[in-house]
Amino acid sequence: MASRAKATIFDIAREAGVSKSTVSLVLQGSGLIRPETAVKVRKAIEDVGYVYNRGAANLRKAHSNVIGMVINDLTNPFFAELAVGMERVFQSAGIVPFIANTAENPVRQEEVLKSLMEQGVAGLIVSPARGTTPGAFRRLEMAGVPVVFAMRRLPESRIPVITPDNHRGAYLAAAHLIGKGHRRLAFFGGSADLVVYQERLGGFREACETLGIAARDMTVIEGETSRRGGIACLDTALATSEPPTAALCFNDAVAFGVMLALRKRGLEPGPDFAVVGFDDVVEAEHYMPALTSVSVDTAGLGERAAHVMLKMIQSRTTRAEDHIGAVNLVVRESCGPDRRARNRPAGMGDAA
Amino acid sequence: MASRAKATIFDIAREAGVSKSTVSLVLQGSGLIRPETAVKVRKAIEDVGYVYNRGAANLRKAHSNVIGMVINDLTNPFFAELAVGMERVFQSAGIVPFIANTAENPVRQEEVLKSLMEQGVAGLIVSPARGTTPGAFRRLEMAGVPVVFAMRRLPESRIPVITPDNHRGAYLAAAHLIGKGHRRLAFFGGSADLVVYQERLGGFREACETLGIAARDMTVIEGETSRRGGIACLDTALATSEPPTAALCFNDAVAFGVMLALRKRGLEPGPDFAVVGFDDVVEAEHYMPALTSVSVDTAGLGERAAHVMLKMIQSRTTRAEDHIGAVNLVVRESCGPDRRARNRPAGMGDAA
DNA sequence: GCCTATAAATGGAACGTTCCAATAAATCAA
DNA sequence: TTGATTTATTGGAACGTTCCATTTATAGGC
Repeated sequence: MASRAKATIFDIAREAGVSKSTVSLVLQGSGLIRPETAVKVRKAIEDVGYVYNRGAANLRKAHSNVIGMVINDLTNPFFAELAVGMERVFQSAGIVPFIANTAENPVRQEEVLKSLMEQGVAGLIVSPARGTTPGAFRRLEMAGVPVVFAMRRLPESRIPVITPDNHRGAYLAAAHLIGKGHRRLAFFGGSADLVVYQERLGGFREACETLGIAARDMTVIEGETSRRGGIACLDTALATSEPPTAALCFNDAVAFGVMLALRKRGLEPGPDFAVVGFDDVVEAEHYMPALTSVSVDTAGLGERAAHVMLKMIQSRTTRAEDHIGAVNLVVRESCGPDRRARNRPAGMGDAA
Repeated sequence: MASRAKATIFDIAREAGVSKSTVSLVLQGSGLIRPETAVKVRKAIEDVGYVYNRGAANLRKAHSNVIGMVINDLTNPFFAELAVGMERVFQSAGIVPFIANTAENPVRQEEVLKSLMEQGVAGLIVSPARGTTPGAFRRLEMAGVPVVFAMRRLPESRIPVITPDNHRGAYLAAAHLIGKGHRRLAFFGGSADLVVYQERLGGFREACETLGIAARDMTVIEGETSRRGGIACLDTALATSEPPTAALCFNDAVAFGVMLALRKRGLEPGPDFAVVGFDDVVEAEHYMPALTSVSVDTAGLGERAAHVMLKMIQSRTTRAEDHIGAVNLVVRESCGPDRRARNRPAGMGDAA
């Protein structure tokens, strides 16, 4: 039954003995056509193996139903989860979103955005790649395509953002560490060109300052946001004269790396060195020891972003309010018992 | 400069003082137009903020450059890696593939495939969802759209497949276990409705038979292909009267679950119970203990699939040869020392 | 100068839909 | 019956490209 050339509504019309307009109406589920006619047409559609041509339709409709999700790193389970959250709401709205990966590469991102625009997307949810230039989204804005940023924001952009409360999350985590009796704290991983980094580091700093940790007792080491980066951070931190006894990591991947590096040195994550992660990916719970981490409800943020996008499309606007998602610290085993209750010698300077 | 209605080649033509045809030629990089004219046109394109309308173009060209990748579970890092491999080759071919997730749901898969067809994809690389019905790809075949299956195959389909050598991988793993002195072996996780499962189990069985393990010493327990499934498998296996001492797991996620469950019971993965995974995801190396696993070169298979797809599109065929990727067993720590030399202390393990 | 050959630019007809305005058919009020 | 009203159906003109067949401009040969 594989016809040579693809079937069009004209073929269906001929087959069913009606006009192309009638077929079009049936396709759109219009209530104007007589039920028997609709049945006849639908049968013809089935018979000729018709495939709807959305491109042709969009030519007239000027309103496509394609939504793009631009993700900066698909291999990071964190972003995969974000994507899944978004998908859930789009699915229930009958929309199939297309995911494109930029692999944290601004040039690739440019290509991806261009391609999606050419495809005539109705809207875009983007987790911008690191090093995105300020002008990267100008074309989108000019074209009036609604855009939402998820998880990351750009310095001076007016595009709505859905992000967790990074500042507060970092604050909570640092406060937890200090409460456990740690006095020399580190912040591991990430780099200053990310706004997220500044927010998290800001929360860390504020906790240290308000809870009486001197600036010289804070170690901040930038690094890759991966296991490898975590390993490197720990190594350089422990090489200093007065090494920290605890670290807040930029994300869970870094934290896993730190724990790995500790083990390699015969140190036990928790009792010997406390580590806290950020994002609370699913593995955090299953790690040995289980990772204490700042939970950000990734999938929930994804859903939120999708809802905002849907609303923007519906009200044909390009503006929307930012949304800062709640966070909370999930305490597990990677910070060990309270430091003061430990009879380990090694003369650590316990201030109080 | 945000014009109300989107600019078309007519607007550019007016702006540049040429005809629409000339603009079209410039857009396609034709060598027929005078360089100065091309420059003039390109400037106009920039000025009016023009966005190419690929839908309209495809209406005439009948050959889109959209390729879809349909993935059954994006949150599984294994499939994410597969996607990344494919992307690498598409990127260097200058095309942006769109990823769609089916979340292992055949109904969703149907929607996704329909949507991609309507979008006029040039080709599709699919890792079919579990429980896909035989007819699910009939429409695609009728429409003559090239399709390649990656990692999974459908029972009686004639669609080309790119997959690792599951049988051999499982054989190698089981042989390794037997070589370590194990005599009661288990196969954990997966379910019989997946062809992959049958292949892997087949390899396992063959190794056992040729290397002298009796059928009654083989325990086969189906289960979810996740950490949770692994936990369940181990629990039911250890509840039998003569429990196995080693297990080949359907994939790494199951293996992680098994190791977790062992730890919960105070057993040490390796010395107390040997476990081998399948797929060799990146985490396998970083686990404690590091997981012995069958490496399948996921990204490489993705690249392969992409190449095959490109070739199919180019030669406008819907047929291609299957490709069975090489596998190899990466021996790490999760099988412990040889079983026969057992009273050695567990050196590399962590503090119990 | 004229004719031919080549180079550069152009108008028009398609591509497969939607949607408006118009028609045809059926129903109803008088 | 007639006209008005409602219900179903239909033709035609868009939508923004590509590509073929032409036209126009430029150059070359004699």
